[in-house]
Amino acid sequence: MPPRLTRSFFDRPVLKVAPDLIGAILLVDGVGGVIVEVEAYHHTDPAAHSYGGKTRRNAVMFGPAGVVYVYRSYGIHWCLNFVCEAEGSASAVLIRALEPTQGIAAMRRRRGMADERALCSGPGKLAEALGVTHKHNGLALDRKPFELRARAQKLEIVTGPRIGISKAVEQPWRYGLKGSRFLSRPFPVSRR
DNA sequence: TGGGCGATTCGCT
DNA sequence: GCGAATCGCCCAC
Repeated sequence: MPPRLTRSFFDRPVLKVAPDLIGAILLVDGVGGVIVEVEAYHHTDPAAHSYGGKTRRNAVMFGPAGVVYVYRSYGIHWCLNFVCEAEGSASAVLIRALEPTQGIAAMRRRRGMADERALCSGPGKLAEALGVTHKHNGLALDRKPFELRARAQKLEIVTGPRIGISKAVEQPWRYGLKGSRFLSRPFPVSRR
C-alpha cells in the first residue's frame, strides 16, 4: 500500500502539490478513489478565494497546510479543497474529479444514479458522492475520516485552463490524468 | 441590513 | 448550448 500523505506534502508551493496529487488515492470514511483532476489556486491569484484577504469563509486557507477547505458553490454544491503552503500565504488545490474505486455503492446511493463515470466527474458531484460538507471544513487530511495515499506509479499529466472562473482565466493551472474517462470535462487539445 | 454574485449541475432545446 | 435552481458570503449603503 502506498504511503499516507502527511502535512509536509502540502507544505510546499501549490503549483508543485497540485500535479503530485494526480493519481493519489482519496478516501472519506472508506469511500473514494483515484484523483484524476485538480486545480491550483495561489494566494496571488485573483481567482483564488484568499486573494481578497482573510474572511470567515476562507479562514482555514490562512491556517496550517494539510487541512481541508470546504465552501458552498452556487448555493447548492459543496467543493473540496486541500490547503497548501501555509507560511504566510494562503493557497489551495480544488479536487475536481475522482475515478471511483471504493465504496461505489455508497456513492451511487448518495448521488442517486448508476453511471459510474458521472459519480465524481466534477467538484460538486465529488463532494456529494463522498459525503463531504461544511462539517469537514478545517479537518486534517491525515486523520479520520480522511485517508490520502501517494500515487503508486509514474503517470502522464495534462494541463489546461481552469474552469468556471472569470479572473486569471489564462493560467493553465488545471491538471488531469491523461486519457482518464473520469474527468469533469476533456482537456483542450494542445496545438502549435 | 440588503442586493448581487458565484472554483456548478442538470434538464431541456 | 442555455438557463434555472438556490443560498451563504461579502461589501456597499
